[in-house]
Amino acid sequence: MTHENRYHTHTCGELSENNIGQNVRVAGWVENIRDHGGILFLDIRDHYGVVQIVIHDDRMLRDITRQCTVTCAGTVELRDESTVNPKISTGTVEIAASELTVLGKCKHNLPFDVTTSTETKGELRLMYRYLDLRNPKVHKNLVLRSQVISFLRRKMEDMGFMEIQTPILSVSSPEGARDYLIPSRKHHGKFYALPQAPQIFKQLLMTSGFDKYFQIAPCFRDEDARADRSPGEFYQLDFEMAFATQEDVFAVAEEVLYEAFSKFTDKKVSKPPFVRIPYAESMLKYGTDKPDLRNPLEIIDLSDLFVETGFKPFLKKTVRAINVPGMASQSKGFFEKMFDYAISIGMKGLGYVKVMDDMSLNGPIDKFLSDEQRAEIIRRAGLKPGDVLYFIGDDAKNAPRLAGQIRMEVARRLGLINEDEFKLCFVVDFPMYEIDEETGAYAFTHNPFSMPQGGLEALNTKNPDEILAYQYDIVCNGVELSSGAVRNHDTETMIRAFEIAGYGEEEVKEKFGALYSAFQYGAPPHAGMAPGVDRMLMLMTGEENIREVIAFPMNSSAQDLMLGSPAEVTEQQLREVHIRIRK
RNA sequence: GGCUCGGUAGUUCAGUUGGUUAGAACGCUAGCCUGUCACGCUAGAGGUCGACGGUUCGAACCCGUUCCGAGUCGCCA
Repeated sequence: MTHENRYHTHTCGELSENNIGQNVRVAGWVENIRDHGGILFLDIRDHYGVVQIVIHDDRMLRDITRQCTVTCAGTVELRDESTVNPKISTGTVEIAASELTVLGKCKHNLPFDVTTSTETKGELRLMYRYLDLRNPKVHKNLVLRSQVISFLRRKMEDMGFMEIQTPILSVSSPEGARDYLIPSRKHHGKFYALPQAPQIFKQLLMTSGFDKYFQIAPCFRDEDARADRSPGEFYQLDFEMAFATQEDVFAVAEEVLYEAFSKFTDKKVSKPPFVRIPYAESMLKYGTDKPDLRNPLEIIDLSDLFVETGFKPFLKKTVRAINVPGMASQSKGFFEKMFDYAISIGMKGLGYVKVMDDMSLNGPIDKFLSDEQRAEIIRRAGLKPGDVLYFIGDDAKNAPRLAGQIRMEVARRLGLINEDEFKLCFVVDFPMYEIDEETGAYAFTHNPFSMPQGGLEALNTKNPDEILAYQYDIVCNGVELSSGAVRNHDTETMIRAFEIAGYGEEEVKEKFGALYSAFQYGAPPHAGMAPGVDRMLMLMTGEENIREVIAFPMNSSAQDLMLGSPAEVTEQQLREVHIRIRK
């Protein structure tokens, strides 16, 4: 497969015992030099692998430094059994060098050691990302990325989807994340915006009769980064289907994701159909809308038992509890560490009771419980001797979240989470509206284009906070891979849905004109989702930071440290786009 | 924007209650070494302790301000 030329006849990774006796030439980077005096070894690495070069004349080493590029000619020889290196694929052979030439010199003082670059400060790695990417592990992540994207594309095509490119220079949308804006030269004072997602375009494509659309789509959002959220830009496997239901979308997601995770990892993957968990149930049982189902612990609600209580912190609060089976035997230090964690996430304390052999309860909370409460708690939590029940009391907004964090922390500390599997689920039935804390008005919880369950009738008859949407997320091991929805394709329902959120008909026409207009000319019911490609790769590689699966990521302040973006531009450029910078 | 943690040699880190000349490992330079693969051995170079100000006889260490980084909350329909 190697194109033979003056630099190489073989790649470093492909040499094996089949090449013994052949005169070959390889090219690559000098990864390591081991000089024993009289005999020297070089490790040469290219994209495909690494091979050992043996040299007996140290004059050949002139100008050779680590990380310079070389071409090396020599004879492939079998290694003595005692000198085989099982760690590398070419470990049974080596090249006895007859000629060694530097192709690209390398300064002696590298900013960091390439072979251990992943342990270097992120800032420095990003500044010299081209060096960091030489690290085999980092390199491998990008190879996997390429393979996964290729697989996703083929798989979607096999399932009858077609890829269509949608514009990158688009228009600012009033809802959702902050937009990246691009000033227009020809239109004074006007701006393009980079798409947060191809949402509107894909819905218009459905209206145009393209039955199944997909795109490995770049998305741009000017929001702050997280370990699992790339600042600025990221990629989604965006897809949409016409005349389709929620279950049709799920079937596609299940097939693609199950196959992708199975093909590219050795871990156990949830078999379709993935569990469907209603949003309300997820918030109660797992304390989050992105549950990690590898964690066997579940949260229960005990609020009704603390409507009247002598324990002031729980009085009339939302009280959640987690039964941790068999935890009573843990050391005092363990409980203290859990307490410290609780404080670190903003809790005032962390109450618990241990279940004794006679089923009496022992712990700080116990003395505030009546016999009836005790019996009811034992029943609801299914307590057995040796169990520990943690209590989390806070306001209705924070209690579920805090309980969710305690649930994960205690499971991590006890090693209850099986790292060798991918547990996927759909979280369904998201509420359509929530009350905005600042304004007190109803606002869309998620996506204003989702179809409310029950349609127009529900909008007209139900209390807005009781209305659910055909809105769903797909979650893997506690990571939100994607959200999606059955879209609202009916203009009458759309107007009413926006009306509840405080938008007039004219406003909808103005802000979502194309969609509103298109839906007046025969729109198909349609639905879709858009799993995040970067997050998928993060899960597959087991990386804890999304940058590890992106070739040239920005830092957490959305800067490219290597090229120096964002950057100032010339006065001339600014004038052309009619912008003046206020000093 | 809030909170938490961090910034000491090229890199990763240690640095006692504030006390002599700020250390280690890796890397680098020089020398030795014929089978290593994290080679080994000897020697050497390499530091504005993020910056500024303060307290003190004396500050890497204490205090204040500020810059930078990571994580997190807000935010991400």
